[in-house]
Amino acid sequence: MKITDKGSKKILIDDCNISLKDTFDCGQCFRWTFDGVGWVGVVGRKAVRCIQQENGFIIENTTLDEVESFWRKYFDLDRDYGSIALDFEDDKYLTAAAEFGKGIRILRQEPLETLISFIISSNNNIKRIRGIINRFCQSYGKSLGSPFGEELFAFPDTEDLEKITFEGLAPLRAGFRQKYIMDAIEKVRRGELVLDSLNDLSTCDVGAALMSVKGVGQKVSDCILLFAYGRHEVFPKDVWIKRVISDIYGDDCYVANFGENAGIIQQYLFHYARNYGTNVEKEP
DNA sequence: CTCCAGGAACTCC
DNA sequence: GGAGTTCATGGA
Repeated sequence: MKITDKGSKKILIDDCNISLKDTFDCGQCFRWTFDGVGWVGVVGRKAVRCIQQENGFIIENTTLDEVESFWRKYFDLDRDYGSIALDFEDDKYLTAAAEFGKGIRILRQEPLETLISFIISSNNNIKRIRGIINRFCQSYGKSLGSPFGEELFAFPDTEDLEKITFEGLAPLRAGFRQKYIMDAIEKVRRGELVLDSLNDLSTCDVGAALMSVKGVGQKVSDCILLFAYGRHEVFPKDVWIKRVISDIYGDDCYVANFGENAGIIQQYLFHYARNYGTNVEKEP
């Protein structure tokens, strides 16, 4: 991997096998959108556009220092994804899923945004999840101007949470999740849940802290552990993965116990099942 | 019209 | 500990 300053606030990440489309479109995040040129996204208060290159990508509206101090970790640039899922050639479905999703990187996302986003994901579809999150950001997040055309908003931070009421969440049209969002906000506000203090805890203890929030059960907790706390060993089981397990693996559900990279494997399977279904045989 | 979506809370037993 | 029901909203 090679990082080069191309000037005009454009940084090139080269010698890096990543597919921006698969990474941003595989269901792990909800705020990156393709504008015809690149993928526009906001993380924290940073609004950038990522443009796919042949063997890497360019990040626009950032600096070399910011790439080193932030984006390197966000995009998990120091992990070798090429060596994952290579030892399962007798598993045709997983081999196909891993080939299809080989450009995916598990993003290290903001804990608060991931918590609220996956509360919203409960019994919901991705298109509608994105809509609810966007309305949340436009209603309560700080404006970041319009560096790429459309006005962009940060995800609400702890300061923004102060002015939110239960009634004020109604325009999000989040349905029964509205009370769960409010419970998360209140716990964070009161200091009952300090999301940035959980990093040194065991995966089990972080999960327990997350599940103290109403609307956060095992699956939502696993997604937050995987996508915000870097716990790549957890294997979230949503309706798609349950379909993969019942249709492909049956009782032989060894995929859920892959060890340190189970979560990455899970994302390959999820992305593949959503695009191709589970109507494929497992054996070669 | 019914069925479904990156589920969880609740109520039974 | 499991099995079944309910929960808002919007698209297919």
